[in-house]
Amino acid sequence: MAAAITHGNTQIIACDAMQVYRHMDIGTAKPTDNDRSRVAHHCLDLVEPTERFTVSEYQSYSRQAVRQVHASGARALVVAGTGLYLTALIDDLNFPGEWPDVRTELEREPSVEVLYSRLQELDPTAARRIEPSNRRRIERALEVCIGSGRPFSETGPGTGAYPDNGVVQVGILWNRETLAKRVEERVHRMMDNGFLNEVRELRATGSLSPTARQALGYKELSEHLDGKYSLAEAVNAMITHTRQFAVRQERWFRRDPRIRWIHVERDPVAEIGPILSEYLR
RNA sequence: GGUCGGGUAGCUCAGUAGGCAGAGCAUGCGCCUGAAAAGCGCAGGGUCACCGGAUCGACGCCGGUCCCGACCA
Repeated sequence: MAAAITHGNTQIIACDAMQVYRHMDIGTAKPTDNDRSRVAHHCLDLVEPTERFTVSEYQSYSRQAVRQVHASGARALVVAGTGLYLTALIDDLNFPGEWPDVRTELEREPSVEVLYSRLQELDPTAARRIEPSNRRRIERALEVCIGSGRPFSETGPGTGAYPDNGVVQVGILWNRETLAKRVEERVHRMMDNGFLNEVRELRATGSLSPTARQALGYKELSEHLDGKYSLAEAVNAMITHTRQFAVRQERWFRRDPRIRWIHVERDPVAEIGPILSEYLR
């Protein structure tokens, strides 16, 4: 927000797998109406929490948003968020398609070993890149091999390719101790702002999509409402899981050599501002 | 004061007819093409409460001390 305001003529593209869901506001720390009236935001509130939404949809929504911003003569500032979604937006990630019937059949197979040896036959290259215990990725690779009749590994270079794309990428890094403290404070703030109530209302409107259901905090508080554990336990779990996620985000982005890192000590706005100005000149 | 149970990794706990210890979680690191706030892998970490004894050898056996819990008085 501060960067967008300082620079002027800048619009924000949210790159966040959970902020795309309407009514999930407090727990996703979604920009408020006030924020949005000060700086135009895109890619927020795209679907109902009960609807299925994937990277692929995000790719088309976000690319269109960027085109729109550029067409209006403004600068697009993408704020991430979700590593895979950012890759889908700024790099050439092409999704090979979906074959639900094949998927269903694969899900029926009880043994990962069987699935893995099948992948070794159909696509040895993909098999080498995927760990034999990672059922999720094995299933998807097989789905594509069987469905398309072509090896999954021929889809493209994947998320590990970092071509020049003209995007200026800036990463914000906190030391772990401060990060942990900020996560904890943020979780408590969300609770004070009525997070539990938001989850209650969400549950009342219907069953959430598989993705929305797993959102940090929503999951833990929902389990608390099911009586699985106390509120204090749910909040503690939320803190731990959020901290782990923040570190996982850091690890995802750390690999990208195109990112310029800013180590923040205390005041993000004051410390990031000047450096950003230099990069965005 | 007595009896019984317990004191093992940061946390919760396994364990060994005596041969220098393990799991889950946490932590660190890595992977990642349609669930990605998801999914998966690897690693570090312990004078086994303390002191003494018998034994080639003790976390394990014997004696004592200290702490925690339950019950009894």
